[in-house]
Amino acid sequence: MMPEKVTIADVARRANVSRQTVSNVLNSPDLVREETRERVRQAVEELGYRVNQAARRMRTGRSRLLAVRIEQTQDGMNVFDRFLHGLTESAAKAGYRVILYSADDDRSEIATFDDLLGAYEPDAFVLTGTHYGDVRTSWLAERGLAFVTFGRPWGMPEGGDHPWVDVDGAAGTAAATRHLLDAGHRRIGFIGWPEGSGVGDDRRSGWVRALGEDAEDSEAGVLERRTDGSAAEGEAAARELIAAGATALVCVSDSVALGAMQAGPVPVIGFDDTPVAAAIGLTSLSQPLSEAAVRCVRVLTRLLEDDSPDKPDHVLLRPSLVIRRTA
Amino acid sequence: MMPEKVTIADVARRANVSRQTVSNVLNSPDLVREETRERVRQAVEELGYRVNQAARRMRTGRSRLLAVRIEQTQDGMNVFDRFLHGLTESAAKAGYRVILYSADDDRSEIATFDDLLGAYEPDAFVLTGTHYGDVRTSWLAERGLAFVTFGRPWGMPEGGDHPWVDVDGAAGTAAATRHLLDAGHRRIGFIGWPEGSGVGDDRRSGWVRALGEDAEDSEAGVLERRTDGSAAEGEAAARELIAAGATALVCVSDSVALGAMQAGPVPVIGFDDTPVAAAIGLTSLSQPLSEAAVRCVRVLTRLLEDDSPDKPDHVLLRPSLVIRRTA
DNA sequence: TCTAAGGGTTTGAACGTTCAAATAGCGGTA
DNA sequence: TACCGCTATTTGAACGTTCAAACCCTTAGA
Repeated sequence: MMPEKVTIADVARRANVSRQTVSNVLNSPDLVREETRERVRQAVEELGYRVNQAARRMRTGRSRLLAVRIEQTQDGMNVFDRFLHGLTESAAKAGYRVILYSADDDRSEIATFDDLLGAYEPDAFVLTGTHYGDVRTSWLAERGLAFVTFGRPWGMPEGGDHPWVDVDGAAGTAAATRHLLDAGHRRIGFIGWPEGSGVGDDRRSGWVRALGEDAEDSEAGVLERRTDGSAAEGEAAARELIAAGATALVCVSDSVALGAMQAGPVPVIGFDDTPVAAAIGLTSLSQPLSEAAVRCVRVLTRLLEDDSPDKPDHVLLRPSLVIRRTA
Repeated sequence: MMPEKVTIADVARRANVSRQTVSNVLNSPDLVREETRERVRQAVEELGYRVNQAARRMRTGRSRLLAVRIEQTQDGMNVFDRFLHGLTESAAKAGYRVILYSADDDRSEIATFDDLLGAYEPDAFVLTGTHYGDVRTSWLAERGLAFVTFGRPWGMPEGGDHPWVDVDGAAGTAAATRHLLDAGHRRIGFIGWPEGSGVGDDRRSGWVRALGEDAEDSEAGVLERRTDGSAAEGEAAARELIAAGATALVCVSDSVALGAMQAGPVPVIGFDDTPVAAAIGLTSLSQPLSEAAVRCVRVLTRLLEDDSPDKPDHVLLRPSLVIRRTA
């Protein structure tokens, strides 16, 4: 049986009304008399009618598509695919679909924005991996396009204010550090990323803050190493810190933490709760990714469907500590 | 600066030709005289024209979208996200975009097919995770819809023949087994999945085959355990096999292999080369996922653009052994 | 000279939807 | 009776593209 195309005209004929009335039942039900509405609904049901998004888009300029960049996985220890899964699901619930694109850097991503807008007119973009001097957000904002970032706008000047959803990295590392303090540790090291990474600096700040709470140890600054994020550098950094007297380590990522674990039997806490952490029993901070995805969609629907708010939405979620073997 | 909409009519005006000629330059360049073609191309360039896919789709019924289901990640030790990344890239090269959906089981996936076809009319579907009695493929085939599966049609009856791309699991485990034989092992165990999983049985068969090549050991069948795929059962199975005299283990997945590693210091080889394997130094079989993605797209473009072949394409790729610490 | 053929280009219509404006029906008021 | 105002519904047009058919021009053959 070939898939028969059911159009709004077919439904109209069946329900003995005009095309427009059917359209109204679907889009502005309150314009239609109760009885008619029911009749139309039944016809829709019986014929299995589904709105043709291409035709709708032609008329309204709305595609019901959200464009998302699929991230390059280097070591696979990232968090993006779980976020994407959540996004697909919550978008679907709100009547949107996710369309993917890939790009190597900001510039080529912007070129892709242009491409996509010409060809598919996504209603909004979801950006991940925000960073200092992010030109993507300004490009979109200048053109008045709808978007939300999963990640704060790090170091944005005045006016660079846009909707975002993020996870409070500092709260996470602070919780991790307190967990170690509670276990009696007093010399807790931190292995981070190079300065200038918004996410990395944020995570570091939680460790600093938590140590500050504890009066006994204020020489914190020295028990710290920066790495490129690889397990190899993580291990080297961990050895140095242990030699310097650290009895426990908080790490900026699971990848680094994995390296640190090789340095010796000190408690280690990672960040992101990747599958690797689960597999090797690494205590880690878990980002509420489904929740983040839900919030991203909510921010966007508010932007697209309700009258746009005068202040952009900002959502900051807290990660949770998943305690395993290593701490 | 607001994004100006450039239509085919704008280009036509600029190049002093009709709409249709512009359309021909884009779609059937050989119909247009060299000189005119060049003039049109320049106008396209200058105005930054991009075809409006919604309008095109209205007329032709072609959306240039490929629909893919985003897989539920249980333990995150899967292979799908890398495949998806490759698919997004090679689809883009061929002028297609990937649209995502999610579904909990075959039935709800079929309902989603219907939904998507009504609303977005994807030109084709890419299915993953084929299995015995897969009703999705027959649903699509009955309706004459274009699709390719990443995974063979396990145990399909006559007529159930469709295009597919897959990785030769048996060749992989055979290579792994030979690698262990070459290292001098004679009692090589296999930890698998329950019987009836197409993929699992295939991977097992490679181990059987490779052992058969070696005349010395034909009591192979006993050095074998089936598990639910968890690391916990993997560890238990490994202990039993080691107790039974196995000196090396081939595993159906990295997850199981991870468990097996905990059972003792015998060589272990996993399957899929997940980030976890890389992180813990597990020797594993790597699927050529980008290549698989490229081939999926190629199969589909042939199906959609060239006159459809009378025989469906079948592509079987070989995994490669990534040797690390554990074997 | 007339007709045929064919390459290159243009014209009108159509895809399925929704916007904007028009129309019908009906009760109430002047 | 005539008119107004309101609600419920219908009609025509338009979104941007491509298909199908028509048209124009040149060249070739009868």
